[in-house]
Amino acid sequence: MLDIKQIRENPSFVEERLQSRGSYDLQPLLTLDQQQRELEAKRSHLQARSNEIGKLVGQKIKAGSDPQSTEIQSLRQEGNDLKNEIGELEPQEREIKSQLADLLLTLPNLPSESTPLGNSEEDNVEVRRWGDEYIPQNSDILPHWEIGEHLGILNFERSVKVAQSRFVTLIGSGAALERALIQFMLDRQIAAGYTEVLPPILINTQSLTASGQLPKFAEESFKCAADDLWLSPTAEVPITNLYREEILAAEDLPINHCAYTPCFRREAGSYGRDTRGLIRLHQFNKVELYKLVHPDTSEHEHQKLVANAEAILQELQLPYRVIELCTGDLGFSATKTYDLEVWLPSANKYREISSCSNCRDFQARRGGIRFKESGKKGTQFVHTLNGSGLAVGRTMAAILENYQQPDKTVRVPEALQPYLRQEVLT
RNA sequence: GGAGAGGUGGCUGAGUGGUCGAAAGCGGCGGAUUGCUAAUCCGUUAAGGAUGUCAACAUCCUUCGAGGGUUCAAAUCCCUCCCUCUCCGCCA
Repeated sequence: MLDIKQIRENPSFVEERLQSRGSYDLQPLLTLDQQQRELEAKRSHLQARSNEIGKLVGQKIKAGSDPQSTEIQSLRQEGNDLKNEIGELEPQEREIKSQLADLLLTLPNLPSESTPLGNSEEDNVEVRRWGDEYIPQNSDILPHWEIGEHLGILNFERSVKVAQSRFVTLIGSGAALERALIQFMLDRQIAAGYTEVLPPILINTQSLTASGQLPKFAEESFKCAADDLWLSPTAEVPITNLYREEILAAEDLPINHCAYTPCFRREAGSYGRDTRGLIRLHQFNKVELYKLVHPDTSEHEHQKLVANAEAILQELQLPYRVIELCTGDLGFSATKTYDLEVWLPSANKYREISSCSNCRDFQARRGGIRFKESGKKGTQFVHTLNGSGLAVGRTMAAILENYQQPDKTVRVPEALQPYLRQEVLT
């Protein structure tokens, strides 16, 4: 959520930054804000007098005045009149406030000053590459779903019976490989200073609103109809909300968490895309990195988080590149985002495997996550950062392709061998 | 699902109609003191919003789970809802 004060005081700046992501008109919001403050001034003035009367009556009665005296009676009358007046203003004010809040919740975050301008993913900027991608000759590399099915470790067809399309069942070494990847990623990130959490993955509406998935993107998440609960689309949601409405001590920052969780996405509107394989499923596993930091350090912590995610790809020896998203391609809550894209030889393409964002105070403001510096007055909002470290299914896809051998076996990356106790998948 | 208890400031926890934004303790901050490694004493310390020639500040409003009601006046009384805890039942 953006700061209404910032919008009020600097509307042209905010609008200009928002225009870089799409089309936004702040005027309705400014009008409502103006009305709201006028109403509030009026109401609180009446309220002050009403409070005064309340005290006065109490004092007089305590001092021995007759409650039935005309003096007291007329004060009571005035109190009643004020109550009626206030009673008329209150609903108006409440209505405007809720309209204001609704509008504010639909505005995305402002892109950072350093985010490249652009309209779509075409305008994203490549920052760096790592590793040597293998350019396939004569389509000799099988796509990961084919090699996976050949090895008997992935099954899509039967998963349709159990659930729907876009689900997978991992079998034998496939299941073991998934677990090995999760354990490997967690071990590395814990060593890098992140504290593991294993949060609930059924999430209430308030939590999804705080992290920015709601109200705008309701159709992206699965909802449990009988309850106010949704299936978590990413661990970013529960982790953010672990600290909702809290005032943290500045000394406790930064808070670094990693989490393995299953993630659930409806993938509405992507019906034709990535229909095969592990790339776009309704349910997938992810190890998430998450930081709550002091605003002064968020830029630096963002770079560290990206490096922590990259370290996994490097240790797995998977070629990748780092892309900085342009303003038009930025997610709703993000102010600056780096995507890590892993090389998928069968597709002859890089595919997103991690997305690392700095949300600054956007989520913190929605969720009321503040911190206090001891000795200083007041509180500030923390900055929140998140990134995948990594998407596990896509990592498996990358391994099945990049480590594929001509005899249709797949080598196990060295870093995983201690976890799998297997050198080759056959 | 049945029965009961409860939701108060950073934390613990008092407070059943008026000067209560709220005792006390802990913690934090500032200071004093003491040679015994930390203790003692004093002071101070909620958040959000509006307004003011808003930086330090001042004034006002809101907030004791949420919403409504009674009253001149509600943390306190009434109603509805939500949540937490304990016991029983069921169950991984």
